[in-house]
Amino acid sequence: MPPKPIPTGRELEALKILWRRGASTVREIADALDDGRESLAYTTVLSLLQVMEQKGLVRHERAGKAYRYVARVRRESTCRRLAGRFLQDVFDGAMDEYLVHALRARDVSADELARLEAMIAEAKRRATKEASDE
Amino acid sequence: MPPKPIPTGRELEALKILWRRGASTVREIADALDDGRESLAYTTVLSLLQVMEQKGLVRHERAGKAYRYVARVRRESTCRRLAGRFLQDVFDGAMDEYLVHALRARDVSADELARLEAMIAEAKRRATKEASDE
DNA sequence: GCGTAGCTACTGGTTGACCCGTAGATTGAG
DNA sequence: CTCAATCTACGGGTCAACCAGTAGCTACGC
Repeated sequence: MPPKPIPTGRELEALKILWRRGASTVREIADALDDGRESLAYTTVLSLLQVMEQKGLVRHERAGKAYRYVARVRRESTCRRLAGRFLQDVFDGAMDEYLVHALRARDVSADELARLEAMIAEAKRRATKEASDE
Repeated sequence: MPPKPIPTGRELEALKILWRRGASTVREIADALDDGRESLAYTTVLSLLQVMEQKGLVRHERAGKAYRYVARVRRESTCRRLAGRFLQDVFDGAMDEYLVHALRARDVSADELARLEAMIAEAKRRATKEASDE
């Protein structure tokens, strides 16, 4: 398995569906993708999944006469990879740079701000704990 | 002018250079790009800039016998667009989702955490202020 | 003025993402 | 067993990003 597969745009959409629904047939995935607006040909979705399988993003098993596809990468690690890469590419790793732009890119609810705050506090606690570990 | 030009990977690299150095000749940009590791042919960089010009990302003026290219989009707004799009595509707009992954994608210094905290506080203040404005 | 060093314009090639149709395989129904 | 519905395999086509070479233009030095 080559190091770490990074999904493309469409591939990520398919993964989101698998993460949400669990193992699904091509037909189910195609339908779910269509809910996100315009329609894709059935064979298009199949091709997508076959490519994804080759990349190690999904695997499949028989289910009646059709295939059932299963995500092979966890949402956690995949999102982390995507976030890390984006952070590096655009902001050279400067997280505060990112946040200031993201905060202005759209409205943020007070609720969400509270969650962000808690997250920072948590990260802070973790950092000091690690420092005292050595 | 079509709505909003989104730079590709290489285009963003070129823009970063222009934002940092200010107006630059093709040669200067090519040299700066090379500092970031491997070398690109001079004509490749020129092609890149010509495409970028067509997209409205840069413009050029004569400078002796060469062209001098100038960024036509601000760093601020460009980064905001990129951040907003990424947030939408990957996390469906959930900023806390992003942050939790980004925080784990790499180590964060205490200093940086402090800056993040300040930023949240600032956003909070702005939010409450706006609410009391109506 | 003129030659040449250095620049630009243009064209082409490669790759990956994305999309889809046709042909052949498989299975569930009768 | 047979057939038709539904699925998969395979191949192809488009487009954008990226890279680069060749030919022709320009302006600086002499």
